[in-house]
Amino acid sequence: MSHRPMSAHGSHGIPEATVARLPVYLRALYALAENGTATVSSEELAVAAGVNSAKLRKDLSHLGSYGTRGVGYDVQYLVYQVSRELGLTQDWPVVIVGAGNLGRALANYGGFASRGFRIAALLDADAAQVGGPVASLSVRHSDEMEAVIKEHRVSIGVIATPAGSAQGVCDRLVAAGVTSILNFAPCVLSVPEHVDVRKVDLSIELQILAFHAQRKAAMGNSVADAQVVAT
Amino acid sequence: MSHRPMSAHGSHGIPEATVARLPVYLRALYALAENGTATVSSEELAVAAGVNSAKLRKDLSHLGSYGTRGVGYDVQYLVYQVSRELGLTQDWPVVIVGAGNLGRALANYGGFASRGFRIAALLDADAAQVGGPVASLSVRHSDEMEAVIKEHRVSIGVIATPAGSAQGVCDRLVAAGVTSILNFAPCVLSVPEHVDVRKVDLSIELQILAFHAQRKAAMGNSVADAQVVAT
DNA sequence: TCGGCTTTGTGCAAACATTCACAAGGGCGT
DNA sequence: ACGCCCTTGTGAATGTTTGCACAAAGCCGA
Repeated sequence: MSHRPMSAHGSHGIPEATVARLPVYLRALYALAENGTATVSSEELAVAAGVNSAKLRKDLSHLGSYGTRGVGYDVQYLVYQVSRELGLTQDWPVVIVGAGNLGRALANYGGFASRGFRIAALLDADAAQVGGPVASLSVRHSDEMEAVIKEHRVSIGVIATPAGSAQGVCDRLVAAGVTSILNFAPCVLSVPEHVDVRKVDLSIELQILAFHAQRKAAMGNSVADAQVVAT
Repeated sequence: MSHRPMSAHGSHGIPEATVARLPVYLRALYALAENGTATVSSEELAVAAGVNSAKLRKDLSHLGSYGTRGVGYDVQYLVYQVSRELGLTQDWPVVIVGAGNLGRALANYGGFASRGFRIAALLDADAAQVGGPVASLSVRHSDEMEAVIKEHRVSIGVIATPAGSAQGVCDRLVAAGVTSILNFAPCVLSVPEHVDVRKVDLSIELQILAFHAQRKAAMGNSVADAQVVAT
C-alpha cells in the first residue's frame, strides 16, 4: 500500500490506522441496526468490533462529536456519518481483471456489490473465458478495458490475474485513469505517485500465521525448560 | 489479528511490523534466485520489495548479522534464514473450510501449496459439494473436520464460509486443536487467548480505497481552489 | 600492506499509535 | 429544579515504527 505523507491530523486528516478500522465499525453498526438496536455505547460497539473502547472513541472523535454523554451513539446516525466519511454515500464502479478462480469468486461475492461498489465489468485476456456468464455478468475481453473504464468512469480496479500479468494490467488501468488498485496477484506493483495500491495476499497471511505458530511451539518448549530450570 | 503482548525486542522477539514484511522480502529473494543473482544489496532488495532500504536493513538485522559490508547479502543464504525464521522449513498442513467459490479458488491457488503449506482437506457442510474434485482434492464433509485435524496434526485453519457459519466453524476448529486461523468471512471471530486470527476482507480493503479515492477527489477540488486563490 | 570505496548495522529523534484515567457534560428519577 | 449516575471526548503517558545519518567493517586494487 502506498502511504501518502499526509499530515495525520491536519484540518481533515484521519489517521491511517483509524481509516482501516472504520469499515469494521460500520459492519458492526449494520448488524446492530438490523437487530433493531437504536443506540450503542462505545463499550458495546468496541466488543462487537473486537477493539478497545478507548480506541474506538478516539477513532470516532476524528469524525466529529457524534455521541451523547451518558447515553452512547445513535446507530443510524453513526452509520450515516461513517459511511459518508468513507465515501460510501456515492457509487463506486469497479472493474475486475482476471476471470480465473479468484476473479469469479470475487464477482460472486455478495458483500462486494452490497455497499456502494458496483462491478462495471469482469475482464479476461483469455478468449475461452470471454462471454461466460458469472454472477449475472458476462466476462468481457481485456481489449475493452479502456472503453469500459471511460464509459463507467471507473476509478477502482481489482487485479486478479497471475503475478506475471499483473504489472502490465496495472499499467493499462493507470493509463486509462484508474487511481485506486486492489491487487490480489502475489507481486509488488510499481505505480505513479498519485495511485493507491492495496495488496491482499493469501500466502503472506499464511506465512505470518506460520511464524506465530512456530513461536508458540517454541515458547511451549522453553516454558517447559524454564520450569525445569526454575524447579 | 490478536496481538500477544510480546516485549517487542526481547531475546527473540521480532517486531510485528517486521514479521509482516518478511514474506515480501522472501518473495523478492526467490525471484532474484531464479534470476541467477548471487548477492543483492539492501538497496536493490528494498526496491524489489517496495520498501525503504534502511527499514529493510533494520528488519533483517533482527534475524542476525547475515550481510557482508561492502557487498550485500547472499541470496541463497538469506532465503534460508528468512524461511527458517518464518517457520517455513517445516510443513504446515492446512484445512480449508467452505468449498464455495472462495474456498475452491483458494484450493486452486498455486502459491498456496508451493512453500511449506499443504492442504490436508477441503471441507464443506453442504452434501451437494462433497465429493466434487477440486484441484486434485476431493471435497469432504465437515463432519470429518475433527478426524482430519487429528490425523494430519493440522494447526492452521482457513475459514471460507459465509459469515453466519464462521463463528461455529471457528469454535470447532479451536476445539479440535487448531491454534491459527485465517478468516475470509466478513465478521469478527472471538477465540481463546492462545489462538491467532488473521482476517482477509475484500470489502474492507475496498472501503479503505474508497476513502482515499474520495480524499483525492476532494483534494483535487481544493487544490484547484487554492490555485484560483493563489493566482 | 595500505588506503579508498562501498555497504551493512545501528543510535537517535521524530512520527505515529495505543491505552489509561478522568474531567466535562447530558439524561433521568425524584 | 437538583443531584446522581453514566458515558463521551481527550490530555498525558507509554509503546511502536519509521527514517536519517554515520561509524564500523569488509573487499579490492595498487
